[in-house]
Amino acid sequence: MELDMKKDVKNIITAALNELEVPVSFDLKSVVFSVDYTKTREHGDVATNVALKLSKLLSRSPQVIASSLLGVLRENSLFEKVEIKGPGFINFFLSADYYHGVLVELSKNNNVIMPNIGDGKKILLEYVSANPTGPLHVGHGRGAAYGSVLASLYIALGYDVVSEYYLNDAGRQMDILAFSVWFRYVELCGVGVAYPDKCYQGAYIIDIAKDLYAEHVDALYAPYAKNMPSMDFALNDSIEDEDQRLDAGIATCKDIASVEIYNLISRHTVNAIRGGIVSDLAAFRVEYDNWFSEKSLYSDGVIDKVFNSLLLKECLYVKDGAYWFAATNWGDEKDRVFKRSSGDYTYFAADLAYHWQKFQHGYNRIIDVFGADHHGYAPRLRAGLKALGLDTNDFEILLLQFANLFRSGQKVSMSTRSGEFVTLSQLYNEVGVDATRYFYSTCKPQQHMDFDLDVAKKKSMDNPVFYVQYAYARICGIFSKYEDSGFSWNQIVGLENLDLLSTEHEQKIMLLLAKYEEVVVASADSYSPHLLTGYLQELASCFHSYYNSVTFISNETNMCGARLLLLSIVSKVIRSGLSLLSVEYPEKM
RNA sequence: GCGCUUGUAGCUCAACUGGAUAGAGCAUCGGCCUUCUAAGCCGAGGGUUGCAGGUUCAAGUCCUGCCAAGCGCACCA
Repeated sequence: MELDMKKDVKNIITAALNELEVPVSFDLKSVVFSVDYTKTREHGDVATNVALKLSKLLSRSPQVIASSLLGVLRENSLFEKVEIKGPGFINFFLSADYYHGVLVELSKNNNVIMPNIGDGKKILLEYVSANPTGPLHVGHGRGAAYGSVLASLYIALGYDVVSEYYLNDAGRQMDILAFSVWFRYVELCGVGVAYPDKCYQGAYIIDIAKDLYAEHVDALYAPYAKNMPSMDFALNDSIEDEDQRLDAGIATCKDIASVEIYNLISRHTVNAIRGGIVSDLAAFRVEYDNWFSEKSLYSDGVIDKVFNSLLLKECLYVKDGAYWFAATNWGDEKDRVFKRSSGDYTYFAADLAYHWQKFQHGYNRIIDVFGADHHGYAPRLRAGLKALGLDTNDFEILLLQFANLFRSGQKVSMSTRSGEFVTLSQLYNEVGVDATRYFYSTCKPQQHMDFDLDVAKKKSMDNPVFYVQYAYARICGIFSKYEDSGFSWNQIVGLENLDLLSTEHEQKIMLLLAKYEEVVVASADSYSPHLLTGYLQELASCFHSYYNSVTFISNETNMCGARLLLLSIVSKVIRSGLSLLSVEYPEKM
């Protein structure tokens, strides 16, 4: 069964609208109105604005319209009370039977069973996809947490989800990376060098070079050592432009050391960094189904295929010796180079080919999670896909704003090239995986967020994950205490005494439990995991208040049974929510 | 200069996508452990939702114009 209180009420209202006297030409089905949860219990459990929306259309006052609906609505046994309040809202108080039905439903299984909305529809979800030029840093962590939670949500709702990481293992950055490692390696072989500014500065480059040295000693240097007494060529002052100087250095390196050795170093480097990324993500509870190599797009001829296809469709033109894609014809603001005058494809070409390839596998929805720094890239990608004749309606590009890291009130830089960054693994090793994941998830994706390391490390209530986990642990504690007292927990007594649940806390908890499935669905539909964290905090808060207001374990068998049943469901829902976030739910804290 | 995102309590963030009295946590102040976990509870203070207009029964939310922050505007990736 799908628990959706708002939908239930909305259906009843829609049926009730037939009671209104309206002109024949008037189409009641076209009326847009909402059913919302109220902010205070005074306004009932849910309220609708239908009378307000109809007011102008029927030129009748909202009060009059609401009054004419009231009779039918009150007849429905779902409601204990229906009232008109304020400017014309209709407020609904749901009956105890409704809530008891929710509890019965949720008590049926050991875990919360989500409605099967996806029904096996296939989703391809790509996220993080950071360049393999260094370890993941704190900026990537947000994408990792966000994407992996989205994946969990969709899986829980019955979708067939494939998670994918696009590995940019081709192009100039890879050359610079290999060159950097080669430099450090030669350094280990005893050649004094001045390390180029434009090379990757991080200490991890030295570590990779050390691995190489441990494996090969100086075998990757000795063959050409006598031809190259100094590394100064790479700092050749006669070339003014830094990038040109770097490219000249790389070319010289390939020339002197041989392409074979260069490729060996390059392969080793990418493997080492990818391995680090994989294990960092795994420890952060992020797993992928696919690691898609950009290089494979070249070797498999996918880019050539897309190039030819665009050529055939006359979407490309030649200017200054390069092939340009006429992106402006498809909604982008500029035309884009597809194939350089040098004959090399651009990054865009590879990425378009990558996405074209995604569309060949029959996914019902294709989702990309982009960092906000790539937002300008979305229009050209869409343009390219449209030009290729693909339907982009089910292609979603989600933008995730940056997370700024603060330490001691100072913003911490996050440039991979400079080597000055806090890695994701450092972060979760300091703060904890649970707290890090949860903290990322509390913020809506388009919000620029500040992540204060000092605050997070305190493991205080600044990070509400403990608050939610504590609620769970407390409930577990109650049950173990109950068992220790010689009782044996059985939900039948509770199910027979649901009428005894009547306090304000109990009422509010039942309402929250009834909302849970809707919250999960809304989190997935609107790509907003923060709705789930917000919900869990509210539920935990309500439980903690409840906990302080009554004693659960008592000799009043019936009351005790009813309350423990309620708690068992609360803990079931918290466990479900935390596991969707891939956050642990310890039974003791 | 143009585009995207954001601006809400001292700080970090919500506000169910236009609803009724804008909510949490942290920080500050005052209470609550002889009883199931005090990582908790109860209470207090704290707001012209960046500014100015507009749209309507109703605006933090929508439209316009300013102001401020982040990001983007390559034959880089």
